[in-house]
Amino acid sequence: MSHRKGGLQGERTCKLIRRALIELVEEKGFAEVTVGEIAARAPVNRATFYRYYRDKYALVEEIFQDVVSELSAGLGPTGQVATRERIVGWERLFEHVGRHHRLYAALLGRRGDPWFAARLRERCVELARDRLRTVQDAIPGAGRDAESDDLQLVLAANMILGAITWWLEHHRPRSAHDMAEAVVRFATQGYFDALGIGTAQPG
Amino acid sequence: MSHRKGGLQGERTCKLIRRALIELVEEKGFAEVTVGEIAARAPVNRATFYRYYRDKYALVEEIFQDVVSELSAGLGPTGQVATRERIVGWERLFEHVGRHHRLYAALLGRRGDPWFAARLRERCVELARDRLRTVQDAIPGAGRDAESDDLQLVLAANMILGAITWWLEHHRPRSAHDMAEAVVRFATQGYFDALGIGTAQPG
Amino acid sequence: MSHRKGGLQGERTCKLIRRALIELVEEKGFAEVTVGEIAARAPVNRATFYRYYRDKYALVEEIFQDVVSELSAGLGPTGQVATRERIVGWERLFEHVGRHHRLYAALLGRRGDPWFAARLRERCVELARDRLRTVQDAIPGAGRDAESDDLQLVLAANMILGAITWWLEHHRPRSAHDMAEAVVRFATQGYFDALGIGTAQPG
Amino acid sequence: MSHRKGGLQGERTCKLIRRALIELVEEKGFAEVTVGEIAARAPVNRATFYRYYRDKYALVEEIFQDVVSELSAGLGPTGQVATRERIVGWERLFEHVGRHHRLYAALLGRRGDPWFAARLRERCVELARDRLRTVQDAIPGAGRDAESDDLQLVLAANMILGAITWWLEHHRPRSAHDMAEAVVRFATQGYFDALGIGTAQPG
DNA sequence: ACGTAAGCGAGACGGTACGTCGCGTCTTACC
DNA sequence: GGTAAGACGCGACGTACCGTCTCGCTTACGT
Repeated sequence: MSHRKGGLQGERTCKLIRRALIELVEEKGFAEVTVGEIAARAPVNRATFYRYYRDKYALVEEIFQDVVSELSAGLGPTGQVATRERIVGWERLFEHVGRHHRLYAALLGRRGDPWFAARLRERCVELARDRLRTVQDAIPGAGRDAESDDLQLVLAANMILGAITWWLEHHRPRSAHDMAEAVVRFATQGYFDALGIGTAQPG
Repeated sequence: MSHRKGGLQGERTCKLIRRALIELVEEKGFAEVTVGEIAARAPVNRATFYRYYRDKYALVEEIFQDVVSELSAGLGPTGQVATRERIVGWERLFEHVGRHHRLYAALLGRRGDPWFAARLRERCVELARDRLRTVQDAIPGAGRDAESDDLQLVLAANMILGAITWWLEHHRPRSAHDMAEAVVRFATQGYFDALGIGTAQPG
Repeated sequence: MSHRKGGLQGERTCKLIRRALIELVEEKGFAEVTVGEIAARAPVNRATFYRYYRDKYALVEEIFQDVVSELSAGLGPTGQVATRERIVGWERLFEHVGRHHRLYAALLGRRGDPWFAARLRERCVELARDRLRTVQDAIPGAGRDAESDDLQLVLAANMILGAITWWLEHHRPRSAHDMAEAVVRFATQGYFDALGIGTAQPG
Repeated sequence: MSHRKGGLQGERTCKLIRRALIELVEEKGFAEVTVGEIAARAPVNRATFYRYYRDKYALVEEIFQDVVSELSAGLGPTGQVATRERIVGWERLFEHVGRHHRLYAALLGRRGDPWFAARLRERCVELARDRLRTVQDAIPGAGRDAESDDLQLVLAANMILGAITWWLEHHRPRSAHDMAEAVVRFATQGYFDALGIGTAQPG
């Protein structure tokens, strides 16, 4: 992504390679894809692949970075007014995922790469942390417990990842807006209230 | 898992192999472990490994099954009284994970196997579904929406998995009881209340 | 064939094993036969095979010895009157081979074992040497050149082996008597006379 | 033998491999030679061996083809004048074998490959058939019996093979010319005359 | 515009791991 | 004592990818 911008040809080759990877990951899962297959699909010589990427992980990393950049850009600045009702941020997230649904499905599914999921999770935690900080800064008196905060952020991030995964595995049966709502409901009211059995109690 | 119970020696060999895998997974992650290494570590001939397991996945599958069986047994019958305060079930879960923390850490970490995480997640969903059903059955009038329920269960399961992962990655800085409390708090009060900023609002 | 004569059972087992080998050699050639297959075909446990034979070579060796013993017995004492016309000895050889044609075909064919062919060739040379010595002893004045004799014996033995092989590979299109005649003709008159082109000359 | 002529390196590698095989076959016999050993001796990676040859048989086949080509070329056109005295053809054969004596000894000996011997025998039969045909064509009146001819050719070929084998196993105690003479004597005068005991008679 | 450096295909190569097969030895239990 | 059952170490097999490398061709860039 750096040394190769010089030539048009290199640009083209990288695009071919990336497209090939995505196709193949969709077809058989990241783990099963080999460099040889990517090259054959591109179609490009196997040695050419290695000219641009150290291995298939470097390639997926690049794709991931691009996608995350797009996501970050799409979410806009974090320090916005945040209200319980404003689920716009999450809605945008789901829209973004929906736009790249084949890629996300391939990479997050059970044939996906754990490493990719971890990266995405981290990214979600970061995003959530930014937003939380904004909120916390607005409440001067709030005590902070970094570790505790961290745990809750991780829980939230995992929940959101779970929502995305579920959504993709079920072929997006609901709108991005509905998903965002569901997530927010879970986050604000808790699980049982979200299920409408507020009087019940967990075992 | 079945055909080998005959011989005592076979039993012993399997144990050696399983121990070897766990050690190696802890050291370098599942993906990096090689059948040859497992055999060398056991110590057992590589061919002997193949006498009992088709590949390293079959081996980890067996280990997983055993662990899950132990977990299920440990959780006891599901149809128990469930109160918002009763977090015993989840506490037991964390205790179980803590008991096998090296294995879980190895298999759930980012060097772990996605497939293992998926299996465990499914298992959590099933457990949660059982419990939910018990609760719902106790509330005759409650309307049910299978899909919606499913989503919420998946969210909860992901949250719990996230808690476990976080706990293990940070070398279990809190007690199983505390973790269970944190999880339950998140599930019952939602994310913001759990953070003690009930008045704040998600972006 | 020595330590096992004790039990009837052992006798029986050896017979089964030998029969199995012969069948298999006929079906797929000696080289392709494995101990496991022999055992399975017998049917006998593989370990039992090893109780009696060190490997498949030891087994075929035993079979070979038996066959050669029968052959030697069939040929009778060597010091008989020998005339150019008396081809009875060679006829008996072909009859013997014909009687065991499946075994010989299996072991001498191109899927046979080189080692077996070599053994048989040696045996032929020995037989021929015996006969030659008898003849030579009857001619007191004949000069001897051991090396030269040896070469001619080997040539003769190879020729005979070739005749046997040809006969078997073509499914014995002629009688043993005809074969013996052909061999003797070649041996006594030479190749060109045998072909009826005595005036022609080799290139 | 065809697809690799492109690269110079490939050429070189094949040469190394072939040399290695020949060395090893001389040392321990074809059957005992392992692909791994060939590779180690070349020296070349085992995988590289498989790049060029399916297995050790394919390799020896190629070597054999080359040697036979050289032999055929060396023998020159077949339709030459052939006299009883002209043993030049056979002399050339022995010279050729002598030139490659280590290879032939390795492949024809009792540790050699039966398949190789069979191939060589066939080749000899073909060569002999060509020559015979030339001779027969020169004698219009000669009756022909294809089967009978075939048998005699096979006998001659086996005899020659036997001569070659004997020669090699005894480390070529005589000149190629002497060997050719011995063979021709056997072929033209028959076994007993060749032994100088024309009055004696076979049993 | 055109020579030159790049991008690229082709493919050889060493290397690691795979999963399979067959060997010959051994122990255990049965009859 | 002979046998079945089968575990075990061993070593070779042929295959699949890996990441590196060299070699020419061609092509599109820079001056």
